[in-house]
Amino acid sequence: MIKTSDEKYLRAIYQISQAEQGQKATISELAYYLDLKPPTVLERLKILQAEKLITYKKTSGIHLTKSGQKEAMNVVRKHRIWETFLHKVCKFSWSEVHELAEQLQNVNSEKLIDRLYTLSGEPQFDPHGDPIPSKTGVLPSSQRRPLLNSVEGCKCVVLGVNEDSTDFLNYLTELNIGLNERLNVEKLFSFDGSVKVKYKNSVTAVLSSKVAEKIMVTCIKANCLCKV
Amino acid sequence: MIKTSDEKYLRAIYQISQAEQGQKATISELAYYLDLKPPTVLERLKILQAEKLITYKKTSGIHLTKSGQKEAMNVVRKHRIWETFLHKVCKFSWSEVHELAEQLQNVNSEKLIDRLYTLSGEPQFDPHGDPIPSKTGVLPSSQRRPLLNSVEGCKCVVLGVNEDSTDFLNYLTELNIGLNERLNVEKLFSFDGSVKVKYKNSVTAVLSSKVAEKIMVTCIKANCLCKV
DNA sequence: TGTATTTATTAGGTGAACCTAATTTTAGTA
DNA sequence: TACTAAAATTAGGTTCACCTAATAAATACA
Ligand SMILES: [Mn+2]
Ligand SMILES: [Mn+2]
Ligand SMILES: [Mn+2]
Ligand SMILES: [Mn+2]
Repeated sequence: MIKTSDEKYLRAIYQISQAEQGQKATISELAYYLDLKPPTVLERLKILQAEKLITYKKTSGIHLTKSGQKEAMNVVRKHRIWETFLHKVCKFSWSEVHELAEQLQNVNSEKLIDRLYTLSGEPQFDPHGDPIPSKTGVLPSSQRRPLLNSVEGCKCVVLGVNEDSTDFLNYLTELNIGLNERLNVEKLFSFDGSVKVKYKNSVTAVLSSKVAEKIMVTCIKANCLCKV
Repeated sequence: MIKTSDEKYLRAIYQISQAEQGQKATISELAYYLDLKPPTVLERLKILQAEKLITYKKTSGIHLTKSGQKEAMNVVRKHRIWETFLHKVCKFSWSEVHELAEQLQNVNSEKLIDRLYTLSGEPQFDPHGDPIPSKTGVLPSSQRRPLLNSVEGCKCVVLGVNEDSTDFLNYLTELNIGLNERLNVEKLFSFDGSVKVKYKNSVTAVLSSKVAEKIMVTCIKANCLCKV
């Protein structure tokens, strides 16, 4: 039986592996992500390994096994469905849902998750644009890239964000940028990578590269020259 | 700051004190209720006492302080609102909601509770007929007594149950007895206290005293002779 | 290639929440 | 009242999830 706190680790490992496509997840990253110290994490990894949920070698890093992957997708599913429910049904803002979902995601009832999903209208993406896995762990796919990779003149639409911290999301909300917002990339400042965008017809904002990196978009025009 | 597990204790103490009006709550009862051993409970009571949430002396038993009472009512509120939400909005049966609510009640967000309550239609009573405290800890009152105290010929209506175990509730569901069911008390068997009732026009059932004791009703006719 | 820095690992705790077994206190009853 | 049964308490664990400090290994880079 998977414990609540196994789930925290598995989701964290999944998120980290996702974030840095292909590269290996390390103990210190995991410790940082979970707000724990490396020895604590190492200790726990040994247990997860004994439970055959992950493999770990200092050389190759941390990897989810088949069953670890399955469990991870399940927690991700729960987390994203809670976020969706909180946003769509309970009318919480997209910056409030993550923290609450962290508390709620470890409740154990598949039936409950199913009902919440139905009540939310069964969307494919959560309030941050992240894909909601199916029960079998399959993710709906969507073509997306960081706003940072745009070329000048590109017209794109916001599909999601790569971070769900309250601060970051509140910042975007302040700027009036949300999911499905159309952005015109007016100028790229190569010296610091910041990006000037225009949206809602007349509003403009200069976004730092740190921010532009975390806003995921897709080009509207075909044959756009942006890097994918 | 009140911890999750403080809340478990406070709710348990509240429930026990309620159940046995006036009588003192003891360590062994609490241990039994929480499925713990007496030394564990004693140890914890000392902490709760240091936090000024309860008073405890072996002579006078366990009592909630003012602030303990306040916290207890708050957990009770959370628990009952979750039960109500699960039943009314998520369509869980009254026998399923208690266990789930136990997991959910320790999520910390007053705002969430408020929204759930709104979504549920702000009823005064939960799916077991238990009163939902207001934010200030005030309980809506209702006149009720155990079915067991009926006199023969009494017509009464079910307002609630005194136990929320799955088994008990499933048993009632099996008999087709739910909240607001009208019961005609046809016969009392004094040798074992069981009660024969007729309802839904033609259905009859003989309920053991143990069951009749836990079904809370109110008489329909004025001047009924039933004990209150 | 050698040294400095970062990362991982080991060793040895702590505190919380539980437990059992033994003892003492209290309460119920012959 | 004296004895017995039940309840409370004390003493002394165990396990779990965390920690710090010290050491070893890996990596970066001059
Ligand atoms: Mn999230
Ligand atoms: Mn999300
Ligand atoms: Mn309940
Ligand atoms: Mn209830």
